[in-house]
Amino acid sequence: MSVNIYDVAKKAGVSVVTVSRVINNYPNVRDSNRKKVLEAMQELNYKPNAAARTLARGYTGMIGLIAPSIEDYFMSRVIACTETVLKEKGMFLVLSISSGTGDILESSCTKLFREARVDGIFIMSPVLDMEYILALKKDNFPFVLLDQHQSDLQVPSVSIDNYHGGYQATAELIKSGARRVGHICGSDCYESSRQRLKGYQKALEDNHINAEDGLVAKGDFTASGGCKAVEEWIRKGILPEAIFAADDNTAFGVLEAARKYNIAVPEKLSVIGYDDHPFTSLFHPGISTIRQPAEEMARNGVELLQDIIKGKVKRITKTILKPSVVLRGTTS
Amino acid sequence: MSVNIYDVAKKAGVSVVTVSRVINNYPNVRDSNRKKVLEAMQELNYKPNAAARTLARGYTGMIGLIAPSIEDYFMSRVIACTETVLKEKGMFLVLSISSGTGDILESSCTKLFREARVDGIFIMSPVLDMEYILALKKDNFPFVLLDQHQSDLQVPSVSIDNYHGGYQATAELIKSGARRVGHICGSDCYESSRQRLKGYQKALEDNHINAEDGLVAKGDFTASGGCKAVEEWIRKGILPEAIFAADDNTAFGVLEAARKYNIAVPEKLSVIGYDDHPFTSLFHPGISTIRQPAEEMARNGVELLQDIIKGKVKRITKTILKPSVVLRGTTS
DNA sequence: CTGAAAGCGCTTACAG
DNA sequence: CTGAAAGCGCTTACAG
Repeated sequence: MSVNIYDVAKKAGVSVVTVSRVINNYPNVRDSNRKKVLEAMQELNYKPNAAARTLARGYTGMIGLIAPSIEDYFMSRVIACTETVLKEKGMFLVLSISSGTGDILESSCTKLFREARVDGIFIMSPVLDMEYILALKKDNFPFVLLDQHQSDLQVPSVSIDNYHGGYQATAELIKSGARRVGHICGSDCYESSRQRLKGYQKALEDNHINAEDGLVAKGDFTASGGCKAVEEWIRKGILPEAIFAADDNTAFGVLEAARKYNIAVPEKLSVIGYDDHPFTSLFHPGISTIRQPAEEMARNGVELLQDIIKGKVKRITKTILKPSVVLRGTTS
Repeated sequence: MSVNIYDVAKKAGVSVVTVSRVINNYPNVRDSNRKKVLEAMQELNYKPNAAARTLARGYTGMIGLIAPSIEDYFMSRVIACTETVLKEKGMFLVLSISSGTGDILESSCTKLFREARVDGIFIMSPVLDMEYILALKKDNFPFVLLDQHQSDLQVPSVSIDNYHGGYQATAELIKSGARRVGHICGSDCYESSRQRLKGYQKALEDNHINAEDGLVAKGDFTASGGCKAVEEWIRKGILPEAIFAADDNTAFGVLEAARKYNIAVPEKLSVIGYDDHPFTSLFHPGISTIRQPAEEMARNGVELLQDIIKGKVKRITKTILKPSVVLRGTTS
């Protein structure tokens, strides 16, 4: 194969132990020897073999991340941030894309951690199968749930308060005068979708608005989903005065439908989305939305996972970050 | 640590060699022994350790992919497809996000391949530094350029014909009657941007249209870039009759600007984008665009890289796939 | 069909 | 400050 630690040792005239010490930056090496080793490494273009180190040390320096998709704006931001933070710490990201359905999630995770390919994993894919999480926990394998949490299970997670976000979004619509406020949900396999819906409902309740039949529509985090929901409302003659869309894609669909049917926004229809997608600020009118602290979630997640890996976690933590409202033109 | 091959061997009453044979599905194992081993593995919940296998076999089963961003629709599609194909083959994807600037690209690659963390890498980040590629080549490390190629260097690549795409997009605008056709470029660090521009220029030429001063605007693959370019043209009073936007984000910005300034599309302004982003079909009018075969590129790329890794590549191949035109409402 | 032995390339006590 | 030895968990000829 290529050059190994013995080649370096020979060239430098020291033992491999000394070379190893230099590689790992240990202080207890005579300066002259360190210099010789460094030179030998340089000349031979030597790099320590990761597999050998992994085998000897017991950890890989790689972290797995299981996400349902990377084509979603928010997901990709979180993944990109996670990668950045890991890179800062000299670690690598192994990406596995997998829906959250039991089997698929499990097979992804399994190979990743059972074969000890990574030191820990982030799970962004919706966990539908509690047993699986329990198995991970039982096996004592380091993991952190990202963008979701389990309120009934003692598992570590970092997520963003979707209940609060849904509440704020809805409250904003109500504040601008709407009483008939609709909600187009996200895919309901996600906890975030369910929480946003709950926040919406609570905001109505707190403002003494009775939930009107039919004003909660199914959606799927796509523009076409948002568009269809609006057309359905129009067809039924129950289009609300304001719509809280589960994400910006959905909001985008709502606005396109509004254009198609010549419904003035925000005069006749207020809209608020979720995610603060770059498009939202460019649209006319600009789309009001809820911004999620993706970077913060990623950074917190990495810190937490690292602590768990190092075994220095006193007790399970569930961090829940706050989203913020970004007001633009679609809410008057 | 956890259970290893010796534990299994002991439990099954055979040697580790036999266990190894069973793990690797070799045929030369007595059925009764295979059964015993399988049972022991099951009971002990044994999984072979990836680092040990890597060290012994000399390959990792992991592939690196270096991309400039995962927040771009096309890039994320390619990455997702690559991951899918790799997973089908039992391999893992190590993702590194890095701009293509020499140093950063190099440090990403270096760690990934020098430390033998992966068996090969895909490079999607624009290669600006030829020397680096040459070094990779010299070191005989398996790699494939994705979504770019080097015409003057003998390096393997799989890309999509951006020259052709740019040509087709422009020809389509001309066919619909426009003579004054503008182009808003993509970020010029990408070869794709440069090729699309060239295709645009060639299409003008073939249709005997003189390139008018100022009708090629800088862009950056963002909606706001597209919007700004249009506003600039309007301010100068030279808004073209048709615009080839370097991607759908840019086209989106163009259309928003058109709305803002009340310019009828496609009556007064035809627009064509690039990528076939999901939004394009929803927009009113639907955005005409160029669709790129991302899946095919990913699949071809993986096949090629695998062949290179296995050493069964006779000679360097540069595959160039064809994009296709998707006509919707923004080109009359 | 089966197994003893060597080897993959490091790190980690341990002794000096 | 330095190094001999053992060990991390597999696979691969080789011999039987």
